[in-house]
Amino acid sequence: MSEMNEIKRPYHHGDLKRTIIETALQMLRESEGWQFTLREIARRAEVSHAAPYKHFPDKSALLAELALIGFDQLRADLENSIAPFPDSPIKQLSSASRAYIQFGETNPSHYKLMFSSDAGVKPNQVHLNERAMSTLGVLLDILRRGQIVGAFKKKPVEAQAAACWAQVHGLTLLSIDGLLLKEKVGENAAEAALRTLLEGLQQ
Amino acid sequence: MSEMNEIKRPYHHGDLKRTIIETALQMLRESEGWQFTLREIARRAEVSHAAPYKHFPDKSALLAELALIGFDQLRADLENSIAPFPDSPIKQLSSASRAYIQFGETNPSHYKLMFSSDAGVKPNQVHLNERAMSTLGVLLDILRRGQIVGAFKKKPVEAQAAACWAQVHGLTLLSIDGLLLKEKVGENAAEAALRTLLEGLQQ
DNA sequence: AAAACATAGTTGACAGTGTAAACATATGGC
DNA sequence: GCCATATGTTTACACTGTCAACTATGTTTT
Repeated sequence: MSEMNEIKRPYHHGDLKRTIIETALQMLRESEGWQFTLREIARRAEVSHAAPYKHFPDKSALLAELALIGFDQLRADLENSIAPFPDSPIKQLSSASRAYIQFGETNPSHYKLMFSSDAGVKPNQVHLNERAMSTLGVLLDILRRGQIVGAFKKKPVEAQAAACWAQVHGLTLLSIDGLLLKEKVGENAAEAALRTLLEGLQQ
Repeated sequence: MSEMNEIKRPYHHGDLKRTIIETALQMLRESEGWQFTLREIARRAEVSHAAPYKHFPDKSALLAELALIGFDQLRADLENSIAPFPDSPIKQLSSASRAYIQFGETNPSHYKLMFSSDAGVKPNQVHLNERAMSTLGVLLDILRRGQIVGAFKKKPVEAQAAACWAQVHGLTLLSIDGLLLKEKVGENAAEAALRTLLEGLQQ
């Protein structure tokens, strides 16, 4: 009688790993930080609380995977943002900066997680950093071509990249933490800050 | 017999609150993040596991207090760093920047905690932000006097402050997370990045 | 000084967590 | 068809934050 109403889920979920990741991403969006529990994820996936351990050795492994996904998304966002301006490194730089900050503001927990080697994420930090570094690649390209075209000062691009990255990283985090208040820092602080940096880069 | 060897600690610890804070600061130094447990703190203080609750309503309250202490220390460091250069805003700015980054590198977990509104710290966020903001005051003073003396461009100081803060905040965190690698970003990336920003500020 | 109260400790309990081990079921290659 | 393997489940453990009930000490009031 009753078993007619019940949808008989098969013993095997079929795509648990993806489901776990998507659920985790969802929970990252829902609340601040990454205090979500593996057991809650399992509950939402309607699976026993230990099932996730067949796909991730421990919670920090899942967090690391989420971080990697974040870096991939961020790089994609950056590349999309610069595509419309193939001939203007300056426009590319400011467009990418805006896209970067927006990514952080749209996915605050995720962004913070990406840079949290502590708070639970320790494994394959090297690998993770490599992927993070590839984000830097987008920036380096812009600066290199900017120097060739004569838009930027001819100084070591790596140093310029560090300056740019630090600037957007800092702005993003300050914004996420609600520290760029109008009263304290003026209207549109991020834009103004980026302009200031740009003036230091341009020749 | 045996009680002769035992030092009879009084029932009341006498200074538990301070001890808790100091132990927590110690544990913040010892390991990454703030996953230390209240119970471990109680153990080290040789006190029962619930005793800390007589001084802090919950763990996040303790974390908030630690964050406040961090901001006080940071501001003190900054003020000390600029004292030797009363007549050179430019020297002040670069000295303060160095001091700021050094604070973060010396106390990585503590620094990250200060900016972690998530991860457990939610209460009196307003109050916390106010204290954070007062750090910004040091920066604003430097920039204001720099403009008067003619060292910096005459633009809204708030925007300049945002640029500077974002820059050092970003550099500090990138450095803490080990992302300012020589191979990727050149020798002494932080110094170079600061110079770049300074060139955008100077007239 | 005695009594009453407030403060700062202790003990014991609870629900919830991450994680491990032992067991169960489905699936794909022989 | 059969078995190894991958993927689930159950059970169990040590530990956590937090609460409630209790107790010792210090302080204030009478």
